[in-house]
Amino acid sequence: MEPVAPSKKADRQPTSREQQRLETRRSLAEHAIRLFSEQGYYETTVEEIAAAAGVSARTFFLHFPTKAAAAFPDHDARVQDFITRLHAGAPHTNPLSQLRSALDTGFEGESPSRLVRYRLLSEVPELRDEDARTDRDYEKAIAAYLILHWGESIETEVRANAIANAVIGVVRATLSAGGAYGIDPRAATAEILWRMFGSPFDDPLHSV
Amino acid sequence: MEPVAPSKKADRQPTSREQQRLETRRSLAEHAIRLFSEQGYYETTVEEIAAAAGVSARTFFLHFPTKAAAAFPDHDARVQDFITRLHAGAPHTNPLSQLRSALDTGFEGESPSRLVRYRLLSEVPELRDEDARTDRDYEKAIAAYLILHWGESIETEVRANAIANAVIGVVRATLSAGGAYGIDPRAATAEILWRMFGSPFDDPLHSV
DNA sequence: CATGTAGGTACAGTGAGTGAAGTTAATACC
DNA sequence: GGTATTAACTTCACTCACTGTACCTACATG
Repeated sequence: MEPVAPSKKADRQPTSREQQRLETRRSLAEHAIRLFSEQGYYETTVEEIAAAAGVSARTFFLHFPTKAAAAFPDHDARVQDFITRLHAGAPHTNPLSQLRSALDTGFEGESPSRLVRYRLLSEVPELRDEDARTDRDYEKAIAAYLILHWGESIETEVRANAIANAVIGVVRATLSAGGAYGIDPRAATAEILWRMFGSPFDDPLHSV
Repeated sequence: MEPVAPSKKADRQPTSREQQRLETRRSLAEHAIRLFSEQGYYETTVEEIAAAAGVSARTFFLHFPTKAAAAFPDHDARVQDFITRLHAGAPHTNPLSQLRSALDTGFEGESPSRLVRYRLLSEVPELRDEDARTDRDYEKAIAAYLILHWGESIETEVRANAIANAVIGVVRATLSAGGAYGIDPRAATAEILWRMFGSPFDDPLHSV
């Protein structure tokens, strides 16, 4: 949070325009999530969200491509964080170990507002769809990372995608099924992946 | 396709009304898929599809809940078939072996029109969403089957869901990534699942 | 043959999402 | 400092997916 930290693009502070834009976006997302959980997704119109945030309905769509997207405002940032963690390991770390630790630290970033979203998410198809698109971005990131480490070939591509989908599938399942019983998703995910991929998350596919 | 086969409900032949309804539905789906692939999903309106099938637009929505659903008209039947195959094993068959064989025979049912759908599917988010919902139905079926065999408990529920999601994730990945290279999805899926779950697809999770 | 009902139509409406043109105020440029 | 540019936003007009309601008609059934 250093305010004067030099960025990659330029070493200037955020301009008034940029701040204003971010604030509008933040406000739209906040009111969207609040209204969705207070009165229901289908009972909330975009017009209403925009009015609550003090802007016009047209402006909503300058910030979010769909009504559902406003419920996941930090999606891109989260994916970026994950990718950063994924590539943050020591040079010769086993990629699957690295994947596991990237996933582990990922759970710690769960914000409280995300819990609200889970309840909505289980009820509203549009939000489930939106969340599934999120999952696909993680899958792509994982597959790309594995291919980077294993080299490009048809076989590794198929395998990397398979593993990526399987891992995200396990995470999703432990989050939703386990979440209902208060099970720690981190422990459950780790255990199941451990059993599927061996201990300590070593690399059975690469050795072929 | 035995026309006089007795059904569970009654041993009468399909009435004219039932035939008409099925024919309308079939025609709507056929023209929908054709128009989607000929001129694009977004360039095709429901009105157009209905007109091509010779019915009103309102009627379209008496047969399909959304525009996208018309691209997957046999979804429910396919899931039902899969569930039937899943439960068709000998009483004491290893459930994971049974799951594997149910998946194997599933690939054989791939109709040519489904290949058309794959191309569309990779391009149109709405259709991807619809397909993801399909996947979730398979996941539910698999999880329910595993819980049935392993007994109900919090642990088995979480594990069953995790395995179901992982398996469907692998199938999806081999179908899409592998499909692009003409790889046989059956072989690829089997091999990857073999490596993840052991040979011959035995039951590492249950033995705990 | 009378009557219920399934499948369909017509009509009117809501709400998500888009395109285009205009307003205002911050910013860049000289 | 004054002027041109432009980013954020607004207004308006539009398309289209989807829904509720009332109605019609032909098949079905006692």
